[in-house]
Amino acid sequence: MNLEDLYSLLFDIYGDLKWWPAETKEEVVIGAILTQNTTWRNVEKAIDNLKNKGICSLKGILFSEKDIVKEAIRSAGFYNQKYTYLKNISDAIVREGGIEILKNYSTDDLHKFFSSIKGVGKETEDSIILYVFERKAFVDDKYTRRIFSRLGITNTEGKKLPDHVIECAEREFNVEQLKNLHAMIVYLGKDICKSKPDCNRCPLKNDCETGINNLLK
DNA sequence: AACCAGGAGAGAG
DNA sequence: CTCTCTCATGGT
Repeated sequence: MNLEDLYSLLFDIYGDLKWWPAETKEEVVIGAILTQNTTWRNVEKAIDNLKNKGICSLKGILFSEKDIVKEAIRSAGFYNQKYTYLKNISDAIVREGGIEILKNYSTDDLHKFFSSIKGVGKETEDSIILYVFERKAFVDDKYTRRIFSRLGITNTEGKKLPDHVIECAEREFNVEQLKNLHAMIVYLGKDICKSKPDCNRCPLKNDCETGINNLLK
């Protein structure tokens, strides 16, 4: 089995999940910050609060009272930090001319731009580049590491994936596949791969235990 | 009632 | 460069 086989295996289970769930690109940016180490359920409440106040946008974040925004995003946890992070990224994007202007940037320049913002780490950066700007990026999150490790693809649970794995994925898949791959991995992670493996409930069943060899060669 | 969630940054070694 | 700690709410 290789990466493509893993993709079709997951696709048979989940299909096209149509990620990232959001009404606008700015909402994706906001959600990407809010979901840091937080369940999407709690992020949804925060985004609904922002929408109800009519401030679920970069300028909405920038030009609203601090306490109003903090109260709205409280359910997503770490709200003091995340408020600062949201202001940082909103300010940076708006000052650059907005998302439409950034679409003209090369993928490398987008990486440089976002990685320089305090509050935007590797995963958030890649998520935004993939889902907002629709450029190739492999999102290496906790679920990916756990599942790849459990499948025998890597033995790096808790650590970031090796560069050659990420390069392989970005070479073999197009943007739409990379979008759905990350979505499916998150779904699989939510379904079964919590703290302990439960291969009876896992949709991958035996493929998980037997491991995947010669994945990258 | 401990444990963890679609992380990131600061600080220490 | 790689650990470790902190940030904080809400569901199981």
